[in-house]
Amino acid sequence: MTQKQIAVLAAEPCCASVLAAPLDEDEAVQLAQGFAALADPVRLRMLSMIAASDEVCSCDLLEPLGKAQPTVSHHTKALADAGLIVGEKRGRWVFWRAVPERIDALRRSLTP
Amino acid sequence: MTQKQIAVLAAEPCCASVLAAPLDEDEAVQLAQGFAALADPVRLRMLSMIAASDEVCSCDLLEPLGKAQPTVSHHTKALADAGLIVGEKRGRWVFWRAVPERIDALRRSLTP
DNA sequence: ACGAGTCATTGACATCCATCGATGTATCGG
DNA sequence: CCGATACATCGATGGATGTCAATGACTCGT
Repeated sequence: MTQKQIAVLAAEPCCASVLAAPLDEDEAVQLAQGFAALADPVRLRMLSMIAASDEVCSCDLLEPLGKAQPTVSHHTKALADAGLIVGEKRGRWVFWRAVPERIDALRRSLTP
Repeated sequence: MTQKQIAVLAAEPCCASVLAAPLDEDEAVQLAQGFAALADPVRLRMLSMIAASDEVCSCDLLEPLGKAQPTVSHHTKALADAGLIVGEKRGRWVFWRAVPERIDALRRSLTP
């Protein structure tokens, strides 16, 4: 996990809620970055595939998504920067795993 | 509620889930549009203020957000197009209310 | 050491988007 | 009516973003 990702997680420890109290500026920026990562159909399908399996290799995302390799790499980076997935390089491959805690933090922010 | 908003709701009746099954293209596009509406700090703070009260007038959003009137109008339209808020015009004012069902649909799409 | 496979980065391009001034539309009070 | 208020729309502008070809970096068989 990159320093950037750790910073994001640390800045949003647990419980910023959109629906409960008036959100302050910083909380809004943090949450908006998280939702921005979900605001693309390609990334949503990516996250969907990764979360459905334990581990998914980047090479297994190309064909189902129908996108070029740099595009897939760009989107995995976006999801990783948002802390929603983490990648582990083993040999030639990078295996991606979902980060349920981070996904759950966004989900809880929409909880009444 | 506009025809466009009704169409969105109808196209996503209840249970598209990001984490359960591999998302198909159409579901991904619908969900991405919803999350895109949340992917802006100004709109998140807007939704936060509107959800915290029963009704909020557009004029009461200008000063707390520190944005010009056309900008606020632009964002309320974005949230309304996404079905997250609905507006009712009474006299000179437009009163906005949150749409919990629509917000909840997005929240549930992130539920394991 | 060489070639093939996997992924990241760069650069370029088109598109989308947030923002705001100017203007238009509607409503109310006087 | 007329001026003021609330909101929407238009047009312009600067910045962010999705996409991919080309290239680079790294790993593994042979």
